[in-house]
Amino acid sequence: MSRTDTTRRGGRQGGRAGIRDVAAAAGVSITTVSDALNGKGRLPDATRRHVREVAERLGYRPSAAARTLRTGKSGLIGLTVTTYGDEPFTFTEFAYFAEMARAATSAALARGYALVILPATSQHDVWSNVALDGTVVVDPSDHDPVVTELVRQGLPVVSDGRPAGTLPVTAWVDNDHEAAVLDLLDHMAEAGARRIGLLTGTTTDTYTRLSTSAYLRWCERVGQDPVYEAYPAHDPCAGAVAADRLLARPDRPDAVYGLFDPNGTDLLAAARRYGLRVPEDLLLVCCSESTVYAATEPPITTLSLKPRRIGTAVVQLLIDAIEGVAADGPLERVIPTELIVRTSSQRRPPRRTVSAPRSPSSDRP
Amino acid sequence: MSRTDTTRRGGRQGGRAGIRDVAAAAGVSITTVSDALNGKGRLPDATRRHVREVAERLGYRPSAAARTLRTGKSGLIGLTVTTYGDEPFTFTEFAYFAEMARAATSAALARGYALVILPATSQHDVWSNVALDGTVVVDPSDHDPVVTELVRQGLPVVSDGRPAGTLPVTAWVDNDHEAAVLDLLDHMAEAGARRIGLLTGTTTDTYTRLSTSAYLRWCERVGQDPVYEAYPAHDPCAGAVAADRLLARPDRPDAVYGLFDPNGTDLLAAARRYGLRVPEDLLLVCCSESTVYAATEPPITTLSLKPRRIGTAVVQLLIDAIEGVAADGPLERVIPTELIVRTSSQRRPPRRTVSAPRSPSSDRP
DNA sequence: TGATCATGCAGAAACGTGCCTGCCAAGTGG
DNA sequence: CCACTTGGCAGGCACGTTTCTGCATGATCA
Repeated sequence: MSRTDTTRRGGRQGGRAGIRDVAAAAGVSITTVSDALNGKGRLPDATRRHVREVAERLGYRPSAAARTLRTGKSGLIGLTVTTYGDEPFTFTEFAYFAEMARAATSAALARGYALVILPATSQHDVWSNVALDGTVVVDPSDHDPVVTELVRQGLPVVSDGRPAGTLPVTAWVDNDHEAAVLDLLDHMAEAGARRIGLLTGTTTDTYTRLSTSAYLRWCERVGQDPVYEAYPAHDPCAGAVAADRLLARPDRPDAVYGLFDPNGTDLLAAARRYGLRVPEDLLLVCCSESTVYAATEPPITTLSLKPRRIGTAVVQLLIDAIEGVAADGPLERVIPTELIVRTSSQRRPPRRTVSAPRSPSSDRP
Repeated sequence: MSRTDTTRRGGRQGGRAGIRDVAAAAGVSITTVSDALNGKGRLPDATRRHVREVAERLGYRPSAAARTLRTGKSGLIGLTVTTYGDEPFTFTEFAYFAEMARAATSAALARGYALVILPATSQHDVWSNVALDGTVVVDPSDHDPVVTELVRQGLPVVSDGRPAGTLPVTAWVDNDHEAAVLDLLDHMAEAGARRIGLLTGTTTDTYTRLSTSAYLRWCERVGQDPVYEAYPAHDPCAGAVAADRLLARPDRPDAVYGLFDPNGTDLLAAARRYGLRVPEDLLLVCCSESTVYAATEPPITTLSLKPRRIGTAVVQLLIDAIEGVAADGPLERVIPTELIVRTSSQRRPPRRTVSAPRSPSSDRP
């Protein structure tokens, strides 16, 4: 009946049925099939149901590539992670990144998008082989070539971590790292710390930079000499060595804040080697999302950056930008941090609890 | 010169230059541009260079959607994770999954592919909106609807974890969980364990099932009554409760193996509550990829499933299947596990070491 | 009763590539 | 001198959708 010759493919070629096959089987035109399946056009419910039934029977799945080509929307969001070293990107903040990626994936899926993991290296081969609607960039560096390339293509880019310099991102989400560090140092000072040390990184990313400068400013304000060790945070061994070095100094601190996730166990192990009791001789806080610090001996106070809230916020902002939703708020969103106070930062343990040692993660975004 | 009218789009429309614009600017045909950029056809180097230069100048990026539509290859690999509960998929083996995904991403990128994170729920909306060349399925359940749907579409599917029942996967990679558990229990018995307990899960996935049955068989072989507690592994609190319950039993074990990552710290905390010394009163082993167990007090023996090797192997097998490379080996690959023996499973600590407490991860794939 | 309009659907033009076919010129052996 | 190969490139079809346009048909209304 229709002039379109289906004889060429004879129903199906590569094993999959196309929209033409559905149209032929249902006795309608291609347009009607498309409209019926996408809920558009003006069709009576009878036709709509009939077409859907035939499509289901044939196992019809629309070609994502063709749809993307036609509509210009792929439903894919890039998740860019910075690569340290050469081949495998190491997430220094392992638990942080995993939680953040998990929340971002969830939020994207809830709105019909999927996440594609991509490296921050400007490998054109990979980047140009995937059609993206937008990209999430984690902790972009100054003048990131990937970001500038993406915005040049007109793609929205939302970053986790405020962009350094004049990086032209669409929006960003971040914690107030400086306020968090200042607050945390005050907390340790209130608990009796006289000289607070810092375990920091040698990298120049925003998180490390802001946290370190906040520490230095705090030291200046209270009149304490800074006591810190910096190490390449992507090296899993260097952290333990740096922790040991920090406690071996002649001007040994009586309290330490560690910027990275493994610092807590490393500092605890180093303290044991030097016979220091926690928290009696040494107060300990580290920035971590890991739940193991609730069950260590003693439990260690941690600063949570709320990666789940960050991940969802980043994706929401990005999809809003993709779909052209008027951003009903500022394009910068600051997520509050949370200091989870445990025994390691209190000179007098507040209360003996016999409840389950690990608290349920209660920050549902 | 060419009959193709570029006047319609006038160079560029959506901001991006197409292959037509490059052809017009270079004074050649579309075919020549395509051949020059893809290294095909028979073109003199002069033309090839010229076309590439013009393309570079115009900032030309080929449309991934059009290429996918034409070639049928998208360069995208799905990474399917099982979803527990409702919305966010929790990775019980958090570190395991993160490491495995990291290695898989790396291996895929090295061969020009990117990974798309997808949920195991058969949400047709998401799955049909992305063009995949193949899929990695982590720990598929019996008669997984997603897997059967995928193979019905003719897509290669490689699973992490041997498929249960008659699940028709293209290939799979797994550890020999039964051998690992038997080996590990022998190790504890040699260290002096008289009654070994097990902390296991209530889920029916292959890992839990095989490990538990191996434990039961071992108990039968050596004539010990099984002592185990099972809990829903996706609940972060239930593990601590189950660990406590296991050590509160009247037939309290003098050695425990925990199947899941957090079991180590949970068991350690429970042991402290009951005044049990590790390893003098209680031997401890758990399955984990986390490096924190090297720095706990005492360091805890862990069973590593080598997620990095598994992740790379899975991706290699999948891409081989996608590209039609003749599988030069069996389509089942068994990755050996590694028992990292530390203080918690040795009645007599072997040697006092003062080196850095965390060992460098030495399993480069 | 003829003009207007909503309804139900079909035709066909894109979207931007890849690649098959084919034309023209220059060299080449018989 | 001619058939024949070979290099160098252009035309045009196809991939499978979405969607704009438009043609019928019956209903409504002045």
